[in-house]
Formats: sequence, structure tokens, C-alpha cells
Amino acid sequence: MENARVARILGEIADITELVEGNPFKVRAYRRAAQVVDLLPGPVRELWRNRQLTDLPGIGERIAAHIGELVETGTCEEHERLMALVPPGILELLRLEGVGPKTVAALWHTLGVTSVEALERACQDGTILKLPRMGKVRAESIRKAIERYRARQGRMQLHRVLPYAESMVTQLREVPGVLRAEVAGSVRRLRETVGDVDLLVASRDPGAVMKAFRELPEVTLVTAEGPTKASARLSIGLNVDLRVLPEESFGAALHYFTGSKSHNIAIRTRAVRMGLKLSEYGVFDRKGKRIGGRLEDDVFRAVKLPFIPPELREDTGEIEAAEEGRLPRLVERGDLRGDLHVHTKASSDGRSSLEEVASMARSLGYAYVAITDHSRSRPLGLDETALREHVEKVRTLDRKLRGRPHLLTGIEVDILADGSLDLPLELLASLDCVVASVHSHFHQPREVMTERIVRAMSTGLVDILGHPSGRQIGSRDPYDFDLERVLRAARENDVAMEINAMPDRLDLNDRACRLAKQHGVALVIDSDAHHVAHMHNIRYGVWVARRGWIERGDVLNALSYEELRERLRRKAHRRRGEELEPASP
DNA sequence: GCCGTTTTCGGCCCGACTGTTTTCAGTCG
Repeated sequence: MENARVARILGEIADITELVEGNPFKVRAYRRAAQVVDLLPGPVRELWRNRQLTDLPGIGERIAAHIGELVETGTCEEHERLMALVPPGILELLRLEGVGPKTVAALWHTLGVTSVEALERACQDGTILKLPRMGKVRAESIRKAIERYRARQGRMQLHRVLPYAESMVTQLREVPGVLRAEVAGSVRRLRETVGDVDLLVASRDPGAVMKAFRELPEVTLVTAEGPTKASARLSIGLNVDLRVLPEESFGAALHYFTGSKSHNIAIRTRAVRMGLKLSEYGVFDRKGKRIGGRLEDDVFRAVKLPFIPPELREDTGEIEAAEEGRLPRLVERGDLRGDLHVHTKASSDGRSSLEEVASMARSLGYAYVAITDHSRSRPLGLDETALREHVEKVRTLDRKLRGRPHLLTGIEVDILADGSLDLPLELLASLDCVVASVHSHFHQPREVMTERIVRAMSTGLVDILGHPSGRQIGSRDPYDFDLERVLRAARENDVAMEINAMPDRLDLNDRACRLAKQHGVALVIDSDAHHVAHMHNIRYGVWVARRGWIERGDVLNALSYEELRERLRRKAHRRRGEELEPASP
């Protein structure tokens, strides 16, 4: 969470510098640094203490010193100095659509308007019209921007937005003259939340596309429209931006509008260094002659890089990796051979039967599925006796199924407040797969929570740490713990980190996945299904993994059944402290 | 403020749309 705070403060330095008309390149430098910090996979504090901050692109001596100050003291002199220059609350004005630094500066200096409320009054009583280049139309659009600003709840989760985006693209593909239509932007990059939808169309008849766009059922209000570009408000409350281009530009445009912005800047800068010019219309040589742009790959070829998957385009090392031929081969849904965290009716909140789970696993093409119901501390969770009976049922059905699919016995055992596990260790040792999770006492101090999790893993009985951060998107923050310490313990104890694919969890998140991989910790992509329908959610977990640079070889449930059994068998032997015979050839 | 395949100084990605103007500043992505 500290990274987010540091990023916010660097962003505020940029905002204020811009407001007081400082060097625009300095503004950009702080913006870029803020983004770099925000996207770091690990704690910025660590990099500071190891004197590695200036290794990051966009962070030099000055900004590194500011970050160090923030990390060590919680504040930063440069930030405080700048904050004293502007009235409190004025930065909020910059969050309004259509209101930028010039307008805010004019509002402040000419009218003394320094808050959203004051701006709203100025719009209503007309005093805002005294500003240069300010007419009734702009005043009204600002008033509406204030309304939207108050109404919007920020970004929206990808899985809620994607169906709308795909529906619009499908309809636009039917418009006469349309050759290609794709979703771009953060939706294509599969970010966990998105702030708007970007649509891209190649067409011989842009006018027909614009007309069709206005009439889409998902569109409620067109807010801007030109011959090739339009913006609108969607019924779900997000904005959608549309661009129409000729077919020979579609690849270059798809790259450009997929972003991220910082990735684009890095690629364009690279193109400039190679004597090329890159825009959404194509790749051009020194004489302005087009040398590519029909295909997205034209862009990468022009700057002498292999194709970089959209999920990686955040300018967090993907360009360097591409250059050195070490881009990951990202895990795909089809790589998964099973699900290791599924609930049934046997405990508390599960709603599907064992047979239904097995049947769904088979239809998803899985070789195996682990039955992991809740332990006794959850309401209606399994106690020792109930678990033994349940395990017998699982084994009986497993024999009957003859590997279609294989059923693994398991449990999602609570990690109690003191770090002990919620069932006797010898019983846990008899199971195929133990998921351990924190479900209570979320507000323990950082050190207590960290030790609690580490202690649970140190039993040697835990195969998977379930939803490791405990966050629920939009409702519960992650609990405070030292992820790096937990990852080190996970590596020592051979515990896999879960990527919980429930759309409200997505836990671990993409950055933490990448950090886990760097620590040599395995990941497992689980549905945590409480109903068989939830087992389809696994794709959301795959998206997170891909954004976290995860490859098939990093994922426990990409192993075949035989490989998984071997892996769990080795661990089971270590649990009992036995020497393991070398596997027979 | 950052950075270096021509550079330790002098550059810094590129273009569309809007509302205001009579040629463009501001904002956005």
C-alpha cells in the first residue's frame, strides 16, 4: 500500500508544478515516476534500501531522494513546500473531465475558485463566464462534469465491462464497410479494473460507423463526435471512445490505443532513435514514407522487437525483455489441468454436490479437481469426524469415476488468529491437498499477521495459501502483512500462492504474482467455486496470471495428474520427515 | 527532472476534437 501512497504524492507534485506553471517536462518526469512506482511488483521501500531506485526508468537522483524521504519519514519536503503554494482542495478540480491545469489556474487567480463546490456555484451564477475562452457551452459541460464526478464510483471491474465491450464490437462488425473492429485500451490489456472502453474500427465508410455507434443500445449519451472519433456514455456508467481508421492504419492504431500510455511513449521514443516516426496511422521513415501499419506486428517489427502480448504492455520491463529475447510465454486457460480449490454442499456455504463438481470438472476438460470444503471454525464447517466421512465419500466417488476426472481429497483449513491450523495435523497430513486461508481477525498488526501466516506454512502441511492478501475488490482492503516475508517462507516450505479467480478477489493480484515468481514460489489458479457455475471464473485468474508474467511452468495446476501426485507425494514425505526413494524410471 | 547508438547539454510522442476564436489554446488519450 505504501507504493500507492508514494505514487499519489509524486503525482501531486506533478499537479502542483503544472498549476503554478513550472517546467512541463518536470511535470512529465514526476508523472512518469509516479506511474513507475504504482506499477512496481514489490515494495518501493526495498528498492530504496538497496539503493536500486535509480535503476528504474524515469527515476533519477532527485526523485529517488524524495521517495527515500517519504519511505523513511512519511513526508517529503518538496511535496510540503509545493502544497503550501496552493489552496487546499484545488487539486480535486483537476479530476473533473474537461478541466485541466490552465482552467484551474485561471479559476483560482481570476475568480478565487478553489474547490468543486465553489466551481459549481460559479457555473450556476454565471461568474465563470468572466474567464477567457469560457462560454455558456463550456460552463454547462463543466457543471455536468461535476455531476458525473460526484456520481462515479471510480473504475469498474473488468468482468462487468467486458460483455458490453464485446457486444458493441460485434455490432460494429456488422456495419457495411467495416473491415475490422476490436476492443483496445485497458480492457484488451486485461487490467483488473477499467476506467473506460476503447473501440477501434477499420472501415471504408466512417460515417456509417459513427451513425451505428450513436445508435448502439449500450450508448446513452454521445458527448463528442467528429468524422473519425467519438466519445459516449455507456448505460453502465463508463465512457466509451471510438476511433475509425483506414485499414492500412489499423495495426498501428490497435497498438497505439491498446497502450499503456507509458508503453507507447517508450516504443515511440525507440522508433525516433531508429529514425522512424510512429503514430496511430502507421510507421513512417525519415522521408515520411509509410513502411507499415496494417498489422500490429508491423509496429514491433519496425522497432526490431518481437510481438509483446497486450497484458505486458505497462513499460515495466517488457521492452527490455523483448529485446533480450526473454519475454515469457504466458500461461493460457488451456494449460490448466485441474482446479485445486472447490467447495461442495458438505460445508457451510457450498451449494453444489460432489457429483455436480466432478461432472463440471469433466466438462471443463480437467484431469483432476480437489474438494476443499471449510474447516470447523467456519459456520457449518467440517470438524474432524465430518471431514473423515466426507473424505470417504470423495474417495468412493473417485474410484467410481476412474480418473474422469481424478478427485483429490482436501480442505480449506482456517489459519487461526495465532497461526495454528483449525484441524489436527495428523488428519491434515492424510489429505491430498491442503489449502490454508485467513478468514478472521483481519485487523491484526502487520507483524502479528505476517507471523501468523508464516507459522501456518511452517507446519509443512500447507500446499496452497488461499487468497493470500484477503482483499475483496471495492469492499475489503488487503490485510496488513509483509508479502516478501511470506513469499520467502512459502519458498522454504514449498507452499504455492493462490491466484483466487473469484472476480471480487483476484488475489494475489498481478503485481504480487510477478513478485512471487521472482521469489521462485509456485502459483496455483483456483476458482474457489461455491457453486459449479463459479468454476468458469477460472479465466479471470488466468488473466491476472498473464498480467503477472506467469508461464505454464510456474503454475501448479498446469501439471498433469501424475506430475501433481508426484509433487504432492514428495511434500507428504517431507511432512513426515522421511527420506524419499528416487522415483523409479 | 530524466537521459544519452550524434548528446553531460539540450532535447523530451503525436494527433483529434471542442469551444472559442477568426487562427488556436486547452484537454484528452
